[in-house]
Amino acid sequence: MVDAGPGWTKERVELLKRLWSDGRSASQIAAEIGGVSRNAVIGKVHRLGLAGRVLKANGTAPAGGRRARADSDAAAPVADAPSMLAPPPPALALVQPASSSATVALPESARVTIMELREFMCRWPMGDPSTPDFRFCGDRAIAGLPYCTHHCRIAYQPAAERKRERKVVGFR
DNA sequence: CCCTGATTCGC
DNA sequence: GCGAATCAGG
Repeated sequence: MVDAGPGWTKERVELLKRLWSDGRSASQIAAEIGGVSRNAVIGKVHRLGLAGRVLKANGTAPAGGRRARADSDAAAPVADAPSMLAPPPPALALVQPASSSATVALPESARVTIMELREFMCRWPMGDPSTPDFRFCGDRAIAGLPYCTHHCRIAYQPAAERKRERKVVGFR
């Protein structure tokens, strides 16, 4: 694996198809295939006609891309799509029983206070919100999502997997 | 800040 | 056909 074979061989194309239909992001696929950029993956996906995974029912994204210098572009008004794909509410149980663990020196890691929290930081709550030692994860959040990869896995478990076995979700 | 896919166009 | 550049958006 990890061959640097240039060009889209059948193997690479099939791998691309499999990963794409599997829901992997373009950058992940690019990293996995190796030797190609994220844009290369996206471009290939489009040429293969696999695009439109999350395409709105109507006109594609009016995203300009690299528009012509001064090309007469007829910007067609696009009706905004209804809010679909609502992520399952993580049901944040902020009230965590203090239990007996009064210790918890809060090592550090990358925890931040609400003041230090930025848009790209993981907002996973840690600790008791009613105490001063309450922090957020603060790790780099996935684009467009409120949590880092680790906590996204916990918060957005696939329905099947969640049904099969509920993992113990504890704030630490 | 980081990421996502979509699009265009020079090669 | 390929993919960097660029875009719009989360």
